[in-house]
Amino acid sequence: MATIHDVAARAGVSPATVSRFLRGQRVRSAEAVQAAVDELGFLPNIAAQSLKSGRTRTIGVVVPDITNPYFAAVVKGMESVSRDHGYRLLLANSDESGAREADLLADMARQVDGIILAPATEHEQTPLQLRDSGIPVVFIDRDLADGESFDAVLVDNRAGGRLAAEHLLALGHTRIAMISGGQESTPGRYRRDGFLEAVSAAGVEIPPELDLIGDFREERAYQLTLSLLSLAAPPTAIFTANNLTTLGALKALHDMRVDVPGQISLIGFDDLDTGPLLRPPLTVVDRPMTEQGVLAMRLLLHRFDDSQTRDLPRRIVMDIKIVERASTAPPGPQSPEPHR
Amino acid sequence: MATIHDVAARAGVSPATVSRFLRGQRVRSAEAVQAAVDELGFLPNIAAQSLKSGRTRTIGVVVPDITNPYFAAVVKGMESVSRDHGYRLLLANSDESGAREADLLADMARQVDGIILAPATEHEQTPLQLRDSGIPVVFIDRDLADGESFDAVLVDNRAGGRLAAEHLLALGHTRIAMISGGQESTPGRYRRDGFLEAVSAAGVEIPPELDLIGDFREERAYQLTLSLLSLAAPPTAIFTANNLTTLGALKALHDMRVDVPGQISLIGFDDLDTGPLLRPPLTVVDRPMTEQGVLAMRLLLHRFDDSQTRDLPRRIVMDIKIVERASTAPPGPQSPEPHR
DNA sequence: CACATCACTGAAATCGTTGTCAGAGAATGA
DNA sequence: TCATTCTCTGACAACGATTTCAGTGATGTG
Repeated sequence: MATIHDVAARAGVSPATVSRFLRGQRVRSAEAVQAAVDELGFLPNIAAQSLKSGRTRTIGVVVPDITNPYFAAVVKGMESVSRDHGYRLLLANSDESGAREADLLADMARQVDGIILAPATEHEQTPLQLRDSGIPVVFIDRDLADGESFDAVLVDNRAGGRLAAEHLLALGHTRIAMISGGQESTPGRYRRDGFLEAVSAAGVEIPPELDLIGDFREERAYQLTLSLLSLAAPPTAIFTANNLTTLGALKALHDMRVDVPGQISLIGFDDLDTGPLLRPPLTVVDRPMTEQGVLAMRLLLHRFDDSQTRDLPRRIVMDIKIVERASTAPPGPQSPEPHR
Repeated sequence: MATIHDVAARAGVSPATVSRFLRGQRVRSAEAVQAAVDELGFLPNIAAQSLKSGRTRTIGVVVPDITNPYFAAVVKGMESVSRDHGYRLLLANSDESGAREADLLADMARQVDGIILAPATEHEQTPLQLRDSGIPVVFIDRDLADGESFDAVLVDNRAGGRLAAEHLLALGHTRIAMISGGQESTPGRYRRDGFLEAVSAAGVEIPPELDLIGDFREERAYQLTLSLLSLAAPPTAIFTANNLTTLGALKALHDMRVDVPGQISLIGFDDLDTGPLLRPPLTVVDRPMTEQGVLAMRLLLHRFDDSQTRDLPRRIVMDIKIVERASTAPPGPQSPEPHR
């Protein structure tokens, strides 16, 4: 509760001198001031500092869901670099809702120096307003439809979708299902686009009943997988658009006692900590996680002090690769029995 | 960038009137003010509000590691409640380091209204100082050695340890290993205490080479499990102290091609999203996660407005239970071959 | 010795908001 | 009609820090 005035009084100097001492300037009464600070346990009032300086040393982070291991890892990466630079993290979940996200951003606008955002949909208006009002915004994982003018750390989702498709095609699958994420987000759309591209390039056709649109969540993927199994002619392979979707699909396959990959192969997008320990060990399209957070935070911090590059957006696209484990195999002789 | 003065000027009233309007008081020029607010896109400067009011409407949350699914779920629960009450979340990871935690708390002290903390060790001083300086602190998951005077949301870790031990004993195991967490934290200590209590109550002895102290992290658990397997007489069952530890142990068992539960049974503490999908599906001691976060946040918010109960600490101890899946079984005839 | 230079200092203004206070009109009652 | 309430108003002073500005005294130079 001690203020800079209390410290000044105790040290017998003016508040201005204490302030100067605290920010490292040379001061005649250094020892006395230091002593007063220690004795009173003085800590500066951040609100007052922010008000005066116009900088909060706080970064706003908005992700769809912190319990998604991908975003947890990303946030961890961000925090490790932000702390080293004296910045704090204000965290919020958008729950994949554009409306909630808009609220969050509006709320953050006046209390953070910059924002890192995984936009819920690719048609958000708020980031544009934010940038217009002078708050740097960096996208992570997801982009706006016309986001090329923003800083961003992304992966080539289209290539990821292609990779998954080519892997399954190479194994000999032709009846392949995909459970996509929401098509209003760039990863949802591009992963599907890449997948469909590669498949049709190979002359394979995906009928509508195998081209399912989910929402990146486990529950919906579970239901959609069930619907796939109830088909007269179920697929011999499934590609799921993210880690949660993969889990939902795998749970449904387990519950229905489908042998993976004997009856159906499964390839997911995004690895899991437990990926190698699952039944079966998962084949996935993998990408850096923590490192994406690190890079996004660096990008943002650059914006703060680097006035040269102020105008050119920096867009980092990270490498993506396939981790082959045991959930994919050539299509087996016995296709799964349809359930009603 | 618009301030309350700009709004006032545009609406032809004084800043005081705008302020009153914004906080819901009746004002003659309501429509004009509202119009000015809309046209200028006015958002209040939080720093100025905090400075004046002394309240930041921000909650500090310090957890050891947000990538631990348990803490991710807890934080999610907290956020859902805090947002409904207009509070924001400042998040930081202590990385299980008491020193780092102290830094974080000192930094937060002047910029949050309250703190929710999973203390890295049970001997922290900082929470006491914080409370003395008037900042409410709620513990989650972990406690201080003498923390009875703090609000807290906990589980009965001792009972959890006992439950695990009794489960293994009932299956007929007598050569049981435990991989504990750090003994400087209450969960680390109590889970082990409960385990040892139950085991010795059954007349079974745990030799030192089976009573291993880890650090709640995956890597260390992996190493300790390997050391267990290299014993002349390896255990027939292992109890691991948290989710990460369980993963480490399971990875080691897989890598060494040990059949679970054929050769060694494994029971963990804390469930995982992927628990049912693992090889084998994990038997675990389970407890509420998101709900603990919800309750902790409610406790903290109570402290803010509920002046009656200001003095009585509220301590919530949540139920804990065993989820039996397939990673535990009676000890088999073939004990694992020792590795060098 | 006079004067310029230097290193440091405190008073005061400021950031944007809220709360206090005295006062201005309008509404009520006698 | 006048007095009394009542509701709403703007001026102004905070909140706690930083920064500018005009010193002040000590040191260096001719």
